[in-house]
Amino acid sequence: MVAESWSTTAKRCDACKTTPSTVFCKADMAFLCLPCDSKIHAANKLASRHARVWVCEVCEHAPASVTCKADAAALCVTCDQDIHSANPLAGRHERFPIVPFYDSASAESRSAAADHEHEEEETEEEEAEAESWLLQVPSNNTQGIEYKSAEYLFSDADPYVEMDIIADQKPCSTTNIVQLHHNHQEYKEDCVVPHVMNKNEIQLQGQVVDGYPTYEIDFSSGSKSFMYHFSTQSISQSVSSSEVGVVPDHNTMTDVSNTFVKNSVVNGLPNPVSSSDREARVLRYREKRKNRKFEKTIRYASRKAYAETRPRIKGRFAKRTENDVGDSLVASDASYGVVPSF
DNA sequence: CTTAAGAACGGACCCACACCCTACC
DNA sequence: CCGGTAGGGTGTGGGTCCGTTCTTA
Repeated sequence: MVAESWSTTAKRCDACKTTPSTVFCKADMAFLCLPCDSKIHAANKLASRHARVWVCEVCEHAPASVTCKADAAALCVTCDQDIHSANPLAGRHERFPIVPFYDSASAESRSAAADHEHEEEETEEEEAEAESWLLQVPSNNTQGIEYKSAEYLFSDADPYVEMDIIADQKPCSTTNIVQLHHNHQEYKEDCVVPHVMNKNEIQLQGQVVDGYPTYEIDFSSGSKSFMYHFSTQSISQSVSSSEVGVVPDHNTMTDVSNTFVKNSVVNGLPNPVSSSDREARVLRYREKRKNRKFEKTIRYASRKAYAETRPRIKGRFAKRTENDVGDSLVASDASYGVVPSF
């Protein structure tokens, strides 16, 4: 059931309307396939400066916000939360914020990109330019609006931006307010958060730690809170409640994450995501992961070196014998001063 | 078409110990 | 505030176990 919707549910390119989209252009607020992206963003210098990000490889309906190194996957906030909250182990996957690219997507891309490129005929430069200008005008379609909040939340404008999203329990049409605090400036925009927020308070804070931009998303719901912390160097996850190490339940984290981006605004109406949707997302993710190369991240090369030289019994580490101890000293000397390999 | 048995697959777990990180003096 | 020390926690890889999925009869 889920597998059937695998490719057919991928979001169509906003330009050609036929090919599944693979990139999202923030400036145009448009989902594009690789050929259209190449055409449109190579049309003129202005268009070539549009920052683009990959579309989430799981739901294929939202801009990716993080890259999971362990899974080699670009994921949107919603899928990231769903997948990496599935179990404590997944929660420890190292993830990095998506870095927008400005070159042609096909140049950036994964191997599959080339195939699509060959299929596409080169078109007139004027036509592409016209298409580009058309897309620069924010369309009235729901997608454009739908991800407007996501663009704010993950704006690459300034790592020092602090954003507080405060929502009460009233419907979107009343008093939900987004406040952006930046250098004493304050921006307010109505109706960004749908009413399904249910008194959750979301904070996105950016700061620089050790030279790396660092972001924190704080999902607080009543007595429970979920702190999501990541930087461009590394990522850590902490759950500041009694549920440490326990899969967050659907009502707390998943609802918040779904609300966070995907359901930000859909025609001004909430779009609640059921547990079946969450399950489907995870299944789709696992299916795609099968086709990827699993790359294990080694944080400490020295530990790896020791592990490889360590005696084993049926795959398990065993106590060293006296001879092994001697070898260990040699190995220790050899690896002296090894710097952790991040 | 349905069912059951076997095969294949994948993820979790275990082990020892050097190193990292924090608290303390 | 800085340096040294102690102690607990973490990460590392290969084999094995076991549950799930797939294949075949």
